[in-house]
This record gives sequence, structure tokens and C-alpha cells, in this order.
Amino acid sequence: MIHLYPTSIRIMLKSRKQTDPTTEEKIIESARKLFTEKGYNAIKTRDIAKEAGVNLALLNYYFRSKENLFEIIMKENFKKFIKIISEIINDEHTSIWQKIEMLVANYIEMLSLNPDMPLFVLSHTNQDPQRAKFREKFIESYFLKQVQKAIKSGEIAPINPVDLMLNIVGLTIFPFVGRQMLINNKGITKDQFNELMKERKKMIPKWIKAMLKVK
Amino acid sequence: MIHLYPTSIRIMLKSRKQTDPTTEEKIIESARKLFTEKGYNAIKTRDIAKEAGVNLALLNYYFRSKENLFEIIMKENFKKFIKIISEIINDEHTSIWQKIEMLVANYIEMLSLNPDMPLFVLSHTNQDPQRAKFREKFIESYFLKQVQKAIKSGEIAPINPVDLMLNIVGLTIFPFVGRQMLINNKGITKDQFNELMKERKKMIPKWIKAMLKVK
DNA sequence: GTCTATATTCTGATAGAC
DNA sequence: GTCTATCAGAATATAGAC
Repeated sequence: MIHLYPTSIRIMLKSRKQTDPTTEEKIIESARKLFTEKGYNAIKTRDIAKEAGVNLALLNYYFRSKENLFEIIMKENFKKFIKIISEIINDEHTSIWQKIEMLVANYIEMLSLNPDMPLFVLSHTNQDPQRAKFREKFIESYFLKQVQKAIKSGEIAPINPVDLMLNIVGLTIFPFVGRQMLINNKGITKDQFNELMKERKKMIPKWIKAMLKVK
Repeated sequence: MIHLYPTSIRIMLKSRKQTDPTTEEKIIESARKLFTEKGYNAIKTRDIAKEAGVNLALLNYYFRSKENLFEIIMKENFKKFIKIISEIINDEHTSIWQKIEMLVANYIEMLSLNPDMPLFVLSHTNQDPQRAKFREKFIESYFLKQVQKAIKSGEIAPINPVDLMLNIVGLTIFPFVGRQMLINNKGITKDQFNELMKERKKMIPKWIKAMLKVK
């Protein structure tokens, strides 16, 4: 077997990745965690430095400003959202129902690992037009063409595309947005919440199918 | 006709209410607007004073601290949420379907006047147990008893009460939470959004009824 | 690249005159 | 009740030594 790097360097590269993230990576990771959990204004640069275990001055050395660092996290999170929908809704080889199943399953899986993300993204979506592509992508998708065809053929009842989008997204993502209302001393546990979402992964597509028969 | 106050005072009281809010009222109103729009940390006491057109020192004169003022707004907003659900779900004289219709209609009407409220409340619901009563009220309601009875009789399919709550609330409130994603230069206008919600007011109860047939 | 020390601005709050 | 002036601490950012 031929290697690009000599053994010593390969081991170094490998172990660095596994056990020793660079300062830059440590900062990014801490920023991602804290910003996503509590938002831009609640988190101070000192919090990020402390969480990362690095000197405060290094944040500005690597990222120049708090806002810069935040933008990186914001874009990262937003991309995770867009990536799932983009990959699914323009596939010409899957049916309407397969797409809905995939959308629901993929979002629930991704958000179970990043439960604070929806509230974070929604809270920080202001005027930035770049961040409002969601609706546009949906409206112009192959999925929507399929739906319109199914409406014409009478397979499903007429529905406003925006309503359809809101229903899929609302049923899937809203529980994560309201998570803090459910999870508390008198409410359900985190494990119970995850179990609940696992069940919803199966049910939401069925519910949507039933809704699409309503005139 | 007998009056509690002489005419001069009644006129004064009346005109004050209509055209000349007190300083205290001006501050509260500005705080409500700004906090609800952008949250606690993003808003500075100076912003509130400026918006209200009063001197900065008066904020502390009337409310002692920023946090105090915020608490007033938070409680006010949270009460608006709780009030609607409380009034509806324990009425023993209305059916399941009437309750769902009323919940949806009342929330959409209230939120159309206060579209930023849901994101505000959800963003600021941390550990405070007082603010997590929502689920509890729902679970212990007469409405839920009616649902359980209907499940036993086979009128509706078995469903987890938390799912039912999430579905009603998600379909109704989520559009307001994601409002900024929909309303922008390339998206829909505020008027179109309100029209959309007016339509959903009719459709959501029908959709939920259809979902409740799904096994 | 990393650290200490510090500049600079922001922000909540108050003292004291009117 | 309202205003001006100002304090004290917080928070972002940078200068300069190592």
C-alpha cells in the first residue's frame, strides 16, 4: 500500500484530528455550541474563549470580530437546513410520498442531534434575503410539480403550496422549537422527547397523507 | 345621568386616555414593542427611552431595572397565550371539534395582532417552571378527557396527547414563528401572510379531523 | 501563535439640581 | 416627576512582548 505521507506524519495528522483540535477548531466548536444554544447577544466573547479553553485575544486573532465568528456559525447552521431539502425535493425518481417521508425522517434525525438549531435559525433570520431561500426552493421544486399534477388528476385535494410546506415543516420542526416548554422538571425528559420524535417520524407522513385528502 | 367625577375631570381622564398616555404607559408600550420584536439582550434601555420619547433616567425611576421592566412584558405576553387555552379547553359544554375550532381561531386572531409574540415567548422560555404550564394544562384538561373517551368509542384513532397538542399548536403557531422566512423582498407580503392565516383558520380544524382518523 | 495589559466603547444605573 | 451629568462595570477589540 502506497501512502501520500510517511508514517510518522500520517500518525500525527490522524491523532491531531482525533485528540487535538487546533485552536481555530476549538474556537469554532465552542462558538457553535454557545451561539446555537443562547443566541448572539446572550453570549460574550469571553464565554466562547473560556469554553474553548483559549486566550480571549485569540478569538480576534483568528476571526477579527465576534460578528465574523457568528456569521460562520450562522451560515453553517443554515446550510444544514437547506442541504436536506435541496437533496430531496428535486429528485425525479421518487414519489410525492417518498419525498415527504424522506423530508420528515431526515429533518428529525438531523435535529435530534442539533435540537437548538431551529430556534436559533428562526430567531436570527432578519432581513437577510440569502436566508429566505427556503420558500423559493420549495415553490420552484420538482416536488411541487408532482403535487400540482396529482391535484389535477384528483389524487389529492387542491392545496396552497405554502400551506403544504408549512404543514410539513410545522409538524416536523415545531416540536424542537417548543422543546423547552415540554422538557422541564414537571414535563417530559430528554429521552422521552427523543422517543416522541422517533414516533412522529412514522406518523407525520401518514397524517400529511390524510390531510391531503381534505377538501 | 349621575357621574362619579365632575365633568371637567371626566373630560381630562378621557382625553388623557385617548391622546396622552402617561410616561409610565409610554415606557411600557415601547418596551413591549421592542422586547417582543428583538428580545431582551438585543434591546438596550436607551432604545426603549428613545422609542418612548422619554428621558433615560425615567426608566429606572419607574421600573428600577431593565430586568424588572422585561418581566412585566414577559408575563403580559405569556398570559395572553395561557388565557386563550385556559378559557377553551375546560368548557364542558363544547365538543372536541368546537374546542379545536375555537383554539385555532382564537390563536390566529390574537397572533395576527401580535405576530412576533410566539418567537419571543419561545426564545425566552428557559428553566422557569412557571412558564412551562402549557403542557400540564393541556394534559389535565376536560378536552383531553373527551378525546380519550372518543378514542375508546372508536370515534377517533388512538393518539398520544402530546402529539395532539403539538399538531394543533404546530399547525397554528408555527407559521408565525417562521414568518420572517416567508415575508421578505422575494417572498410574500404582510397582507398576503394575513390572508394565508385567515384561510388556515378554516382549514386547520379540517386537517386535524382528518389526522385523527389515521391509525 | 499565544499571552498580558490596556484602550475604547457600550450600557445599566444613580446622584443631585430643578 | 423630569432632566443633566456621570459613575462603575461589562464587553469588544487591539498593542506589543514573548
